[in-house]
Amino acid sequence: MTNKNISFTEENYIKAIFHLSENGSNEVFTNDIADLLKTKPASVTDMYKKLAQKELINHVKYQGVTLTEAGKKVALLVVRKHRLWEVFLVEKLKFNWDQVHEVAEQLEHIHSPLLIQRLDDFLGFPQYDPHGDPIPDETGTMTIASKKSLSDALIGEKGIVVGVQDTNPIFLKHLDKLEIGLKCLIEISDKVEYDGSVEILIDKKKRTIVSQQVAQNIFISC
Amino acid sequence: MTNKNISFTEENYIKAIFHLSENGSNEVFTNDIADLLKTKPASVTDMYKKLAQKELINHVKYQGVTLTEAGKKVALLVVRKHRLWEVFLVEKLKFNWDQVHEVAEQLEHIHSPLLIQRLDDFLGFPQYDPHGDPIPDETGTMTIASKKSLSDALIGEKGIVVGVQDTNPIFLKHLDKLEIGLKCLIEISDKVEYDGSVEILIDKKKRTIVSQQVAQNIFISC
DNA sequence: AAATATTTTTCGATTAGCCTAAAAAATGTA
DNA sequence: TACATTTTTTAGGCTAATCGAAAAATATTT
Repeated sequence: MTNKNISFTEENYIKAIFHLSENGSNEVFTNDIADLLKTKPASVTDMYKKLAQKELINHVKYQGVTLTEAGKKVALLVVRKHRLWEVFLVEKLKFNWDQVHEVAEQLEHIHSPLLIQRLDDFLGFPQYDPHGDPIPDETGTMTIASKKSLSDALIGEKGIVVGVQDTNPIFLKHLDKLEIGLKCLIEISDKVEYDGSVEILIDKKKRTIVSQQVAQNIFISC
Repeated sequence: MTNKNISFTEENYIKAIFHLSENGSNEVFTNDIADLLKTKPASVTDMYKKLAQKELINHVKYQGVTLTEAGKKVALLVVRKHRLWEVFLVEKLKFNWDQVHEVAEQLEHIHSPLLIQRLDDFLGFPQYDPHGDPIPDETGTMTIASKKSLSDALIGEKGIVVGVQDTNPIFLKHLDKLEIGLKCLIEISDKVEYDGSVEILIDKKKRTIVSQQVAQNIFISC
């Protein structure tokens, strides 16, 4: 029986390791965690001891860490909660997709299996959050849609916007201004070789040009 | 300008003082707070220093504490959040009224003015929570309905159930079994002098007897 | 009024989480 | 291989919140 009492802070470390390891597959290094959590490497090493002792991570000194199966379970539950709350905030409380992250960061730490089960039901068992990221189900399974970056699409291709890579509010507000959102139909009408920018037709109506940086951060179905 | 960064724990102390002082009117004593928060008097005294320094309470050594105006504001916001979440859990997520308290204790500490404003809107600006307790509005104002304990009603009187005094899950589950809930119409058909128990007719359909202890904890409109 | 009991406060100590500075290990380069 | 750089860990200290034990103030009883 592994320890069930996981603190707010411990959950944040587990979640950071999960994301940095691309869903728990690779090992993760101290400085990267410190950067992501805006803390110092020494604090990260301190936390390693606690998490390793609770058997949530494997830690080999000077070699980085990986999540144990128990650790992955914890991470997937936090991700599930975070993304369900994001759906709630956008669908029910009419938040914009650039406003949800900060609040979901708090809501994801509420402990109540009943709450999450009922919330999932209330929202109609959504598969994706407002940024197009998949929501793990109760068993931790995620349905990952096949997608590609807009910058990798060829001239003439069409696709539905299924997600974004960057969830920075500044980027998301920019997309709002361009009237690009989830489920938009996008057709690539031209690509500018010079700077990698892409000319697109949004929902068969609006024609615009997006920079390579923007195109790279938009995912369309394929 | 008073300090705006109030911790989870500080909020709980403020809320406890608020409730023990009957909405901030009386002074409150160390042992009572310790009992309510299941902590020790020494810890309470420690917290006094922090809260007094932040000008949220007035503390006279050995004489108990009272909330300052700033302290009352903090308390009313926490109470507002707690009760709005309770409405959400019962109305939207189909929680029973005995299941909401524990989860609302966590949700009440989420910091986001937008979230609360939108939640209030989403719920249709409710005035009372699922136990009949009034929800403070954004300014901290509560609409208090006139009510009396069922044990104080006379034979032949009728009233709508508008609240409960005790919110202990065991009591609330008992009421569920008796089919007594908010908005039920109750008529007092008889009172037993011997033990203070009350015979009632619920919604003109079900006749039953409740003990004095139960009757005391049910409020009806008057 | 004095003795006793209760309540509250003070005094170290402890734990979680974080920090800086310094040491140790790993990595890169000459 | 040896030197320099980077990364990680250790060591010691800090703050918030907690506690038990002892001291101080208040309240109650005789």
